[in-house]
Amino acid sequence: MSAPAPDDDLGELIVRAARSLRGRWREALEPWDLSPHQVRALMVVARAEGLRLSGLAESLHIAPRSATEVVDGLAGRGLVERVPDPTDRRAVLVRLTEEGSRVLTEVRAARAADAREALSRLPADDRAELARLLRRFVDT
Amino acid sequence: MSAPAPDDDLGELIVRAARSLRGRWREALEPWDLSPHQVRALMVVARAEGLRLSGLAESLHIAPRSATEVVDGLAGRGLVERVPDPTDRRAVLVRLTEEGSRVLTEVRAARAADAREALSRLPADDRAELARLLRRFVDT
DNA sequence: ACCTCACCGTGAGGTAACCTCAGCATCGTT
DNA sequence: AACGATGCTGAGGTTACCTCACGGTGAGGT
Repeated sequence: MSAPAPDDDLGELIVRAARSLRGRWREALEPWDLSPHQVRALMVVARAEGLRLSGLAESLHIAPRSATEVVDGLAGRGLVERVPDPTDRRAVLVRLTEEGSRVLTEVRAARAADAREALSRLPADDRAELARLLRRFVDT
Repeated sequence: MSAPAPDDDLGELIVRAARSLRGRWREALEPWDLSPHQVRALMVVARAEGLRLSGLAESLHIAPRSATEVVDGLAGRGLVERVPDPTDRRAVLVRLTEEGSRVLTEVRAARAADAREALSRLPADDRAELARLLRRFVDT
């Protein structure tokens, strides 16, 4: 209730920093009317052209059924399209449309600019050190 | 589309580290059948004994109406109780019950132990450095 | 004393993003 | 040919939010 344990604090700090970034990101995304999760989905689809719904579900850590809905949402906006898998008639592949590809590029740029602005409070060498430490933590 | 900008990466790293911690925390919380958000609410109530519902809503960044539901959930488990505000008959104060206080203590201990374990991959001086950098970022 | 305006918590009803379960078409293997 | 396994989706449920409207109360005129 009084003296905060340092390690206790570190976990809290990480979560708080992330929350701040997420909030900013959500705002930066408003012009496109996309949720962070939808953008994540777009990025997954972009990275692996010709992805199955089940693969998308796995990448997003959601149930296969829920991937159907995510794709419905993105397809409704014309950002992705379903194409039949030529190797398996049960399966459906998800692909970025031209529009989706364009939007994703814009969003990526906006996101990078926003992160750069948010993190510019720290001097460059502090940023580098922070990245080094976090990478060591995450990559284990 | 090829070389990832380092700053771009840093934002991503922070979010990923937080996600990892949140996941662990959620698991560590299972024995009590409480969501992270509920624990956050308990902590807010504990910090300010005799908090109004509207105050809780503000602290949790949710609509006042939603605070009613959060309190309903916690009160249903016997962790908090509603008492009339002696200074304003419109208002209702939320207080920890004895049980709530006990559970919160346990959860805090579990959370600290878990964070300690998760972060033990990093040597102590790296942790200190990380905390220093993050604090500088967050406290701005 | 009364009126008005602001504020408190909550009932009613809605939404978004998940989930499980069942069903149908298809695949791979026996 | 027959079988269980796999891939997607319809149906329906849960959770955690939201807005809107309402009745009770407090505070400041007049």
